Formats: sequence, structure tokens, C-alpha cells
Amino acid sequence: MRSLFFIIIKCASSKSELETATTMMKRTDFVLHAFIKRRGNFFTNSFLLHSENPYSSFQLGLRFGPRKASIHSNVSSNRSVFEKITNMNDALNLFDEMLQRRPLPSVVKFNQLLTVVTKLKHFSCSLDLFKQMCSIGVPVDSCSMNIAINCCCQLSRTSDSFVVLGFCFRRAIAPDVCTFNTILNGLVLEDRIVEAEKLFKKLIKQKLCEPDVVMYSTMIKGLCKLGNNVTAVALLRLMEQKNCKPDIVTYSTIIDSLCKDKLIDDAFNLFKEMVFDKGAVPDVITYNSIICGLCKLGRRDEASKMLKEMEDANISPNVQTYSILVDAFCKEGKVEEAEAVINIMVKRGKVPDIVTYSSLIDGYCLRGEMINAKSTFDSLTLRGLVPNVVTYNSLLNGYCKNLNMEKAMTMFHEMSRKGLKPNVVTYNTMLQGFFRVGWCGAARKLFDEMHAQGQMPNECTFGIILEGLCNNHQVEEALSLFKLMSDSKLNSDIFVYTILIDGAGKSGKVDIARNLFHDLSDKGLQPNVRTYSVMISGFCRGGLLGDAKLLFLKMDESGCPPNNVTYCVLLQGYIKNEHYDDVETLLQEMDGKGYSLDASTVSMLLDQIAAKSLDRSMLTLIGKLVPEELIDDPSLFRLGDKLK
DNA sequence: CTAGGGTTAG
Repeated sequence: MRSLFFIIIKCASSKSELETATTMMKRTDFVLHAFIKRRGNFFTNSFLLHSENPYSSFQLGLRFGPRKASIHSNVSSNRSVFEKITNMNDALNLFDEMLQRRPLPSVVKFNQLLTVVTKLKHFSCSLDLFKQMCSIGVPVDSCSMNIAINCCCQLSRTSDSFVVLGFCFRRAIAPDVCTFNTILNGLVLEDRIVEAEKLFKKLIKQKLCEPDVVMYSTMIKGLCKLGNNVTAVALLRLMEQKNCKPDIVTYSTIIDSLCKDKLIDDAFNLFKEMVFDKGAVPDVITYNSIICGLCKLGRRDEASKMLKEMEDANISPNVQTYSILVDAFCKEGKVEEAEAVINIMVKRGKVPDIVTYSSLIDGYCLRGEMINAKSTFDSLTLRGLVPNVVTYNSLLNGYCKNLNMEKAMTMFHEMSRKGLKPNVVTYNTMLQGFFRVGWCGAARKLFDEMHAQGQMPNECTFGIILEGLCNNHQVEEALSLFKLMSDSKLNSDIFVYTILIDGAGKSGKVDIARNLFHDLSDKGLQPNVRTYSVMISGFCRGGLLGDAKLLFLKMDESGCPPNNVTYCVLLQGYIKNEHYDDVETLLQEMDGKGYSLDASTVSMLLDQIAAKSLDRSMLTLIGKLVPEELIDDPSLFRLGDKLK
């Protein structure tokens, strides 16, 4: 019998055998840690001591003051004492008391406390307590180990799991299926899905444990994260074949992934299979995934129907369910409706959380209602809610979009003062704001700061910088930055190309734009509607209407038909270059396709009619192409008036 | 008795 436990215990006495065992797990860092440990100092050295965590201290008593008698009297009575703990002070006081009891409480009691601390998301602290339990002589078991390993994983330090594992091997604690599930989940959380897959296969091949429904579900989650729904479903079928019954979590994982990929019909099919064939009852999480999927597809009516369906099935919506709807309304600009949803949820006894309000704040920001956004933000404290990075980012985005960089900077500094670390989204938002108001120097300084703070720029960051440079008459700079990045994936990103083609075109460098456009096919990149529109706009601006028309015609051939924007761009090109004869044909084409004009194109057309460059008879056609929301537009109304 | 997998915001 080659059980992993047996091998590891054997290994502890010889380096080469330990290496054999660990190579089996392909974790060389594990070997390293295990041997540091044997020199007696690995534990303090390699365990996580996160300085930002106020609870991560050995001198807990000193820091948190006198103990509470109510907890002290109750340690061994029943589990209700653990249920009562809602904050870290109580948890740590209880831990201190437990340590002083003689005999020591059982490991189960300690595990219950670790569970509470972990549920409070104080992972470093939980690890710290585990560490103390070990050094004080509590006979930790596999359950304690699994909690500790889970804490490593939740801190995105899955590799440290192997440190804990190594430490526990020495105490004759063997990993079980739960341990492996936790580690696999950690790898999936860190997007190390290929490693997870290798470990999964190894566990099965070497019969180190029998995979259960949790393990399959974890692997399915990994496959979904890779965007591989097909393989995820294949694994679902495989587990059925192996007599492992998929449950509500397994199904919900795939259903959620399908929803996120907008494959709502496939999601519903799986949903039906789950309910009718497998008799599994969907729960609030399953419904939340579907409701969210429908909202993201703009099918909010159906989402509301699902909400009713779940209520009829006696599955009560939770805070998340309502938050999803709040967010959907806000994204449509319907903040009043979002507020109505919040009122309903409050009536039903659900307390809106920071996610709910962050969505609402974002909704106000999108509408440019910064006073409402800020007052909602300020009201959070009264509600006992603490704004987080996402909340701040929404507000910053609002100020930046409204070109109020002073306020944005104030809030940016406030978030740092409150101990929140700006992340890549924060920096991207601020950078974009600075470029918009033309503060290129400030942008540059912030980019340096971002680097100094250890925040890695992403594709979005570079897109923002290139666009910012282009819009601030620094196309040459953008181009040379682009060339500098020729090895990165940003150089093979169609969005970035589109930005540069647009920038080059707008600054009159049509040839550069054209060359960039031609580069696309060499790189195997497919231009999208935006890319074509931007190139056509560049041609028009340079007076190259022939090229513009040719490219416009090429779009259909390339399977990328022109949209509203493309038509408007070409129309404006015709007008600016006084090619009035082509205007009517284009308008008729638009009418045939059910397209509509945008505000600036309508006003240009009306101007030309007023100037008699275009015939009045075209007004009927134009009228048909003006979208409803523009009919009452005051600026157009005045223009239309002029014609009478 | 205690441990592992699925849902929401930028």
C-alpha cells in the first residue's frame, strides 16, 4: 500500500525519499519548506504574518484589553458560545481563555473557534491561532489543518498550503479528500487551473483519494473559469458515469458560467435537467446566477419573472438577488427604479449592503448626478457600512467623467488615508481623468506612483495611456510607446490598434493610420466595427473619400457589416467633403437597415439643407431616421425650426 | 460536535 501518508512519514527521515514523495506532488517548494522546518525555524519564518492585519499579533491580550466574563464562564458548555461571536475581539478573548483552561478544551472546540474566525474572513488571524495551538500543545487534527490550509488559499497563498501540509505530516496528520479539495480550490482561485488539473489527475491516477462531488465541482469551476463550458459539462457527465451524483452546487457552477457567457438557453436547459431529471431543487444562488445572466443580456423583464418564480417556489430572494436588480436598473440609467428595489428589499427585511449601495452610487455617477452620488456615499457611515475600493472607484469614476479632477483627487487621497489601497482600476480611472482634462504631467506622475506602489498596469492601462496621448496631440509619443511594447500582448490587441488608428487619423496622419490598419492582417487580428469606422473616419478627414468608400464596401465582404456609427461617420465625411450626391443613397440604405442617425449627423444634415446644399425633399427621409429620444432634443428642434 | 465546492458592485 503506497498511501501518501506512509510515504511522507517515511520521507521525513531521508531527504531523497521526501523528494520522491514531493516530486510526486510536483511541489519542490514543499521540499524546501519541509527541510527548513527540520532545522526548527520554518514555522515562524514562512507562515503568514501580515502586518496590515491588526489581529495578527501574539500579544492579543495586551492589545484588546480585559476579557469578557460572559464568555469566560461558558467555554465548555455548548456550541452556542461560538454562534454568539460576531467580532474578532470576542473571538480572541475566547481563545485566550481557552488556552488557560486546564485541562485544555478539546481540539473540536478550538476548531469551532477557528471556523468562526475564518468565517469572519480573518484568515491571517486564523492561521496565527492555528500556529499558537500547535506551539501550546493542542493536539491539532486534520480538521484544524484543513482550516489552516483553506486560510492560506483564501489569502491567495495556496503554495503555503504545502508548508502547512509538511508541518502536519510530521505530526502524523494525513491529508484527506477535504484537504485536496481545499488545495484544488486554492489553485483555481489563483487561476492556476492547469496545476489544479495536474494535481486532480495525479490524485486519481495514484489513488491518493477518491474524488467526491466537491472535488468534481471544484474542477468544474476551474474549467468554467477557463471559459471551457464544454469540458465542464463533459466532466459533469464523467462524474455521473463514475457514480458520483452532481448536486445543486455542481449544476449551479456550470449554469452560472453559461449565464456569464450569455448562453442563457444552454443554462436553462441545464436548469431543467437538474430540476426534472435529477430532482435537485434550485436554491437562491442558482436563481441569482440566472437573474444576473438575464440582466446582463438586457432581459430584465424575464429576470423579474424569475424573481417571481423563485418567490412562488418559496425560495426567498436574498440581499444579492436585490443587488443584482439594483445594479441592472442603475446600468440602464433607471436610478429611481433601483431605489424602489432597495425600498422593497428593506420592506422584506433585507438590509442593503455595500455592494447594493456601490451599484447605486455608480448609477448616479453614470448619470452625472454627483451630488446624489456623494450624499449616498456619505450616508454609508450612518448605515454602518464601510466604503471599499470598488465604492471609491465608482465615485472617482464619476468625478473623472465629469472632469472634476479636484474632487477626484480629494477622494483619491481620502481612500488612502482610510487605509484603502488603490488598485489597478483606481489608477486607470484617475489616469483617464487626468488625460481627459489634459493634465498629462499629472498622469505621468500617477503612472510612476502606480509603479512604485507595486500595482501592475494592465492592457486597459496602456489603452488609456495611448488614447490619452493621442487626444493630447502626442500621437508620436503614443506610437513610439506602442513600438516599445512590440513584444507584449498589448501589441496584438485590436482595441489598442483601434485607439492608435483613431489617434493617427484625428491628427491628420492618415498614412500612419493606414499602415497600422494594414498591420492587422499580418498580426492575424480581425478589425471590428469600431476599427473600420475609425479608419473610414480617418480617410474622410484626409479627404480620401475613395478609400473611405472602398473600405466601407469591404466591411460586408469581411463579415463585419457597418453599423449606425459607420454610416454616420461616412455621411459626415460626404458632407464635409461636399459629396452631396452620395448622401441620399446612404440615408436610404440606413432606412432599409432600420438604422438611425445620431445628434451631430442630424444637425449637420439640417445645416446643409438650410444652406441649400442638400435638397429639402430629404427632410422626410431624415425625419424617419431621427430616433425617438432625439425628437425632443432642444438643439435639433431649433435647427429644424430654422428651416421653416 | 469541528474542516472542503456555486451567486452581486468598479
